[in-house]
Amino acid sequence: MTAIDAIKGTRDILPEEVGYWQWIESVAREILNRAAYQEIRTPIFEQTDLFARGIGEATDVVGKEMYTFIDKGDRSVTLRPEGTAGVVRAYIENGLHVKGSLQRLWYVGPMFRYENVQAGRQRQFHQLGCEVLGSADPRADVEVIALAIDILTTLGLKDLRLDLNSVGTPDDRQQYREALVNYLTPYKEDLDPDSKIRLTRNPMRILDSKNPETRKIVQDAPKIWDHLAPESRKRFEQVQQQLTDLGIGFTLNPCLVRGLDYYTHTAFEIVAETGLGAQNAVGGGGRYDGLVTELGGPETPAVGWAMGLERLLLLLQQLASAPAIDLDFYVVSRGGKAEPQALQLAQKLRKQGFAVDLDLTASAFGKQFKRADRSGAAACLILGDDEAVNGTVQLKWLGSGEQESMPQANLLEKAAVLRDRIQNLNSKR
RNA sequence: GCGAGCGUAGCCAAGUGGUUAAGGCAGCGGAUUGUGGUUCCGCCACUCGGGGGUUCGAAUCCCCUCGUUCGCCCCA
Repeated sequence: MTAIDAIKGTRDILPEEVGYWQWIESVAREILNRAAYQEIRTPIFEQTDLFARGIGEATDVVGKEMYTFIDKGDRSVTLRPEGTAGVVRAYIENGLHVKGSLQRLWYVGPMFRYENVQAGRQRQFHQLGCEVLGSADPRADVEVIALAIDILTTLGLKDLRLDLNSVGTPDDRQQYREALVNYLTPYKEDLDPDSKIRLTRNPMRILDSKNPETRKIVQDAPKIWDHLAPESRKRFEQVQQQLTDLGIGFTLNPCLVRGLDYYTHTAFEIVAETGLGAQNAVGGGGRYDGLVTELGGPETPAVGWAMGLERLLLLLQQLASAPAIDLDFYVVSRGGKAEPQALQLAQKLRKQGFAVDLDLTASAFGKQFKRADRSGAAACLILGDDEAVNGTVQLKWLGSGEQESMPQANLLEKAAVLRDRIQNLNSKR
């Protein structure tokens, strides 16, 4: 039989790595819960139309990156390429807008895009995201950004840059688009091929081109800031002021254009200065006041972001080793009477909150000790048939080699003392 | 979708046309049948991602294919 491999662009998260994931999730959960955000879990696949409408037919995500298939009921379904559309669908469908004037939500889970794989990019990847639905207040934009920064700094990440821009209202953009096209048209022949096409399709995308020639031209292009209506401009200034008041540094980046159609006003991206490859954005988001109506809901201003967890992980792995659970006891046993007792003892200790590994091999004691040693446990519990008959157990501290015999019942009664001693040992490590 | 590099054991690898495919780590067994960390010994690839071809002979050369890595596009 030939072995079957995981699908291209997917990978296993193995036990040695899973500690990072649990760490990221627990930090995010705590910070978001503390800010009164509630977790929401939506389906991993949805009607294809949801994404086509929500994200925009013209975008690459919809146009060429969706995992779409026809199910047995002849429905076109798509594995979600991002989280916001599903959250907004759930918000409308479940009438969350009438349950409270404002919803603060967060989510974490796998997303799917049919793309070619490279550093920090897979076909199944994971995003953590949060959304505030029902507030147009600039403070919502700032709150959301501040929480993203909190999560990242709590995880110990440094050298991150917050890029900030405003893409205004659809009207603002309309005006700006004209100005931009007017500026770029004379340079048409000097633009890279992709940007040439964008000139008619989606001129703002030319702003974030990586092509050096194009960048040079773009440098002197008109800035959207000069085409924002007074209201939009005021809003943008408020966001900047409030970020500053919170001590959050940012870089104004007039070329930051989000890929998805529904964004309005605030757009931001959190970029890793070092440590990632070409795909260096760890998170991005912004305001999307138009999306809820686009998906058939009532007019609802909203703002949110998403972070790519694989990218976060790449950065974390360069900084720190994965947090692991310290093992308290390794139980060694041999003999017909002792082996079942060892299992019982292990279970009793686990119920008292100890982390206990039970050696299942029944091999020579010497071998079991070798494994006990490697397990990193603070202490080893030894049960042979002598102990089994007497109802005793040997407790051996693996660091010092100190060993004592005691009735099994005593061991359980001394739980508090043992816990202190183990904690003491672990803190010295 | 496009471009380039790379696929030898669970991991890291040597080998670049000629008899049995180095070595290290990990694992397993033994020296040590109830006491670990050291040491020593043994075992662990009929086969080099897969398929086809060239050749007396292929891990090694050629073609295709799959995977992987990095990049383009785009995005988290």
